[in-house]
Amino acid sequence: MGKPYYYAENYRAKTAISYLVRRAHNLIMPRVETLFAENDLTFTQWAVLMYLRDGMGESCADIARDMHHDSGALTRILDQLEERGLVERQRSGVDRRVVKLSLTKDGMTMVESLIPLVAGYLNDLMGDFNKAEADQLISLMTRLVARAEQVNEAKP
Amino acid sequence: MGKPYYYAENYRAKTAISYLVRRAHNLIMPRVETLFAENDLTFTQWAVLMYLRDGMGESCADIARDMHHDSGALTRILDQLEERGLVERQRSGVDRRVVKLSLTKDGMTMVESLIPLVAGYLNDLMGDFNKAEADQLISLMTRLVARAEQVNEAKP
DNA sequence: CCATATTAGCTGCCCAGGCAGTCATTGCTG
DNA sequence: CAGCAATGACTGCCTGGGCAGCTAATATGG
Repeated sequence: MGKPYYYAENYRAKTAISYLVRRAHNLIMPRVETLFAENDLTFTQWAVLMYLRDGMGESCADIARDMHHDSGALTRILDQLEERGLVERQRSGVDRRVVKLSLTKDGMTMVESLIPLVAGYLNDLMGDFNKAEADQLISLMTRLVARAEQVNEAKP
Repeated sequence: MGKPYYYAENYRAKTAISYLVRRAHNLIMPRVETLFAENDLTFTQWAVLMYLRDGMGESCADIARDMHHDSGALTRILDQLEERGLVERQRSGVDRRVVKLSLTKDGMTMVESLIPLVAGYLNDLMGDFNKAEADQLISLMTRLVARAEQVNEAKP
């Protein structure tokens, strides 16, 4: 477990990792969403499309688990994406509870056309870091996320 | 500006800083909120109380600016906090548009009684890092936030 | 000194997301 | 194989936050 990092006696909001994560989230997310605004895509919608593109899963439950997203909200997101012809739903033959998801051709071209925009913004965001620092940040954040998952599962 | 860090050709969601930040946010925030659940406090409400406790400002506009929070939403948050007797509102004498905010005694005891809980959870969260790594993460995230502010202001 | 712009705070409206509950299907157990 | 638990997808309901617009007070410029 190691020694504690934060102490109640001198606790200040600005050095709390929760504060920084929230702050970064609230600064970055709206910005990323504006990149998709022209195509009327939410970040979550985008994330779902990327998830399917990278073949990380094909069922609604997969996405809900991996993205830690509410399954109810996901249903409505998929409704929108399906209505716009970006994804397809199809009942699985082996397990008829499951709905198999796949990108349509339109969905694929949509998501791929947006990747350069996202990459451009993120590069801008990382502009103050050299390669080593950027790698460190990604690595530390990845470990933080993994740790947060453990902690959450440990005390449900 | 340096060399780009992300390239469209091999772009993957899981190494995108936006993805990691969002993921961390969605994992950590609900958890922190449960710490306050017993006292019916939202994280945002908690953040406002902390802001006032640390004397980082005293007007509604200060908070909205510093926290990058919608002023409309803030009004409603202050309504709730005032109704529960945790903060006080008072028209400023020098500029009668301004409402001066202050913690009540109840608000102060409330916020201070919760600090150990938050610190405890955050220590748990940082449990995989040694001191140097934790410092690095805080430092890099602080710089990322600062950079994100610059980027946002540059292209409004 | 008057007209205009700006600022502080507040309000109505809308939407994404969280939560609980439902239905259908499948897995498990005695 | 009968009965019960678990799972996948979906729905209604509610809340917090974003946005645009409003009013009152102050600052600015001719």
